Amino acid sequence: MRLSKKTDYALRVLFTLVEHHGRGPIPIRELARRNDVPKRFLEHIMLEMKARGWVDSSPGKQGGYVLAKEPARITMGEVIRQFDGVLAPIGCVSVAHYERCNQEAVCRFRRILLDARNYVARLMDRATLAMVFLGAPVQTREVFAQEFSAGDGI
Amino acid sequence: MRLSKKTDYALRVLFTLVEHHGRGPIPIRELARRNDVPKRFLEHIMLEMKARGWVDSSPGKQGGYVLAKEPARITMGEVIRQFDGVLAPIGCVSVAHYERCNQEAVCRFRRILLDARNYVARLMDRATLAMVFLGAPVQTREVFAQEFSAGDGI
DNA sequence: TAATCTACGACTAAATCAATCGTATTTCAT
DNA sequence: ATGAAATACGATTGATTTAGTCGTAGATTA
Ligand code: SF4
Ligand code: SF4
Repeated sequence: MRLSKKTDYALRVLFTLVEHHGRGPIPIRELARRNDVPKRFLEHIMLEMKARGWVDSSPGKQGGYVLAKEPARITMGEVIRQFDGVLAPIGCVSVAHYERCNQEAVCRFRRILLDARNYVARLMDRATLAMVFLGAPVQTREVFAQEFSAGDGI
Repeated sequence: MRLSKKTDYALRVLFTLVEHHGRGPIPIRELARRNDVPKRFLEHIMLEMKARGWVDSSPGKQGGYVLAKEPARITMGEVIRQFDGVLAPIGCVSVAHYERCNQEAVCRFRRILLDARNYVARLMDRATLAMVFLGAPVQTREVFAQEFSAGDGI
């Protein structure tokens, strides 16, 4: 789950938009400056986010981008999957992009990778922009332990 | 923490060597066949593992590779770091390869990535080949919760 | 002494990443 | 009206990484 620059940039900008939520559009120029993102690169990122319905745009003077969904209804998991494609450390433990491996039956360490993927996926899928913005705890590990033993094992 | 093929291949082979520990060398040809790894590619991987002191080799007939350390003294974390370089999802939360980001002071989501890196790093650094081979539980989440609150926070 | 191994550097093809550029189009303040 | 300011979007690129292959040299032993 190595984060690409694109994902990092997208998240930076999203949180800027969350902070400014309800107070009108911000132009790319400003988003790029405040988050230290190359402006021309950011254009593509914003286009992709618009296509996903996370942001909306208005052209012309006074134009720019606004958040199009409630911050509580966008998760970091969605953002990472959008830009990096896959969240799991390897195809054989991915849910969204599962790839069969013919060693699965005899593989000794797949369960460890699955554990990692489960923790990270749960964390990211629970991390809504709203909660993360507020600094709220996203996942208590006790809750995770309980759910885990309830079974999504190997 | 996307696993490269190289790392995956290395782990497959290591567990084969663990299984065969103490019963003489296995030639690359056999390691490659049993684990479905391209043989010529595996040569480089074995060289690197030999340099790290994880395996030892003997040439000639009856030659091949053996494990050079106790399975309890090699962790998956070491293997991943060796071949993928870094375990953390992004430079700003890496311990072994920290990269400063000038947004750190204002970044809203770094703490989430740090949480992910902490869980995965602990998991992998505890996952010795011996324990993983035996199927033993590597990290109870309760223990993790306790340690976490003891503080390696943001 | 020949068969069977490892050792190791050189090379490559393809994919991915991180952008940059040119240009078209829309909007609105004046 | 008009022009400044904004988004829209495809084309292109340069660097890096990935996932290998190939040729050959050298060691070991049945
Ligand atoms: S070897 Fe194990 S971990 Fe690697 S891809 Fe196959 S099943 Fe998954
Ligand atoms: S923006 Fe936040 S998460 Fe991304 S690199 Fe900077 S500090 Fe780390």
